[in-house]
Amino acid sequence: MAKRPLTSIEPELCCPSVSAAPLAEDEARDLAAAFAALADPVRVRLLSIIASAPAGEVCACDLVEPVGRSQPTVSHHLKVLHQAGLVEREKRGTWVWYRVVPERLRALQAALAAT
Amino acid sequence: MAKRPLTSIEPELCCPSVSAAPLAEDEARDLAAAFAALADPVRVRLLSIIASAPAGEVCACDLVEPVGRSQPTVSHHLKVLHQAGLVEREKRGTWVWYRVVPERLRALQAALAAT
DNA sequence: CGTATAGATTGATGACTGTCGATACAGTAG
DNA sequence: CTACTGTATCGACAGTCATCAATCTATACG
Repeated sequence: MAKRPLTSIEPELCCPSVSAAPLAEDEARDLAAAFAALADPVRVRLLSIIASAPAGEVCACDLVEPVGRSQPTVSHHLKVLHQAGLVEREKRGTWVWYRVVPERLRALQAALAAT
Repeated sequence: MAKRPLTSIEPELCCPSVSAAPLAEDEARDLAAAFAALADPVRVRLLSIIASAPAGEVCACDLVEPVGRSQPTVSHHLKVLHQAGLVEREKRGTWVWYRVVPERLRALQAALAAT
């Protein structure tokens, strides 16, 4: 792995923003993929339910009923959120628990920084 | 139009966040629609080019070549961004100029607020 | 008027996506 | 081991979307 100086020469290295400079093609692709994970109402609600849970995590079994979709559909959406890095899963016994990944949300927030 | 008290009883009335409380179905739908506008690499690049323009606005004629798509395709994507409220258009003579809508970006940023 | 150019719209097409029923795959309980 | 339950995967279907060529509209200029 090549070492990188990480000087202030590249100010937006850590978190690209739409307004700092025109995004490169691959940066735009990555960002679009992340936003695509949020482009479905069911996934937004799932993320919202998980993010607002007092315990910081929610059992998958408690996510089916609130969104009014079948269990396979909810499982599919959770997979999309997970692959986008927005939530992490932990299997404990029979159940699977989901937590949000705050850093990932903050990265997307930073990308939307306006001027 | 019904008058609303706007007391602090409804803390997230102005800008719903995914982590404040589970989002209602229509809130989630609106948010998902906004993010869907950002779910395409071409649109992310277009927004980025417009947002980072020194003059604050960009002629549509200068948006076709950078993203490497046909003129109708670029026009289509600009329409999507416009309908999502992310950019505004102004026709001046033959040309059309696009600007970002910072408040809209900030609203989406707020929605991603983690805890 | 006629011509040229910028931009939007239309129509077609191939690819992707949300949904669900059926099924497979863990774990747990007996 | 068997039965049961929570979760993920599979297969199919319908709806949506990105893309381009062709066309249309509007403005500018002789």
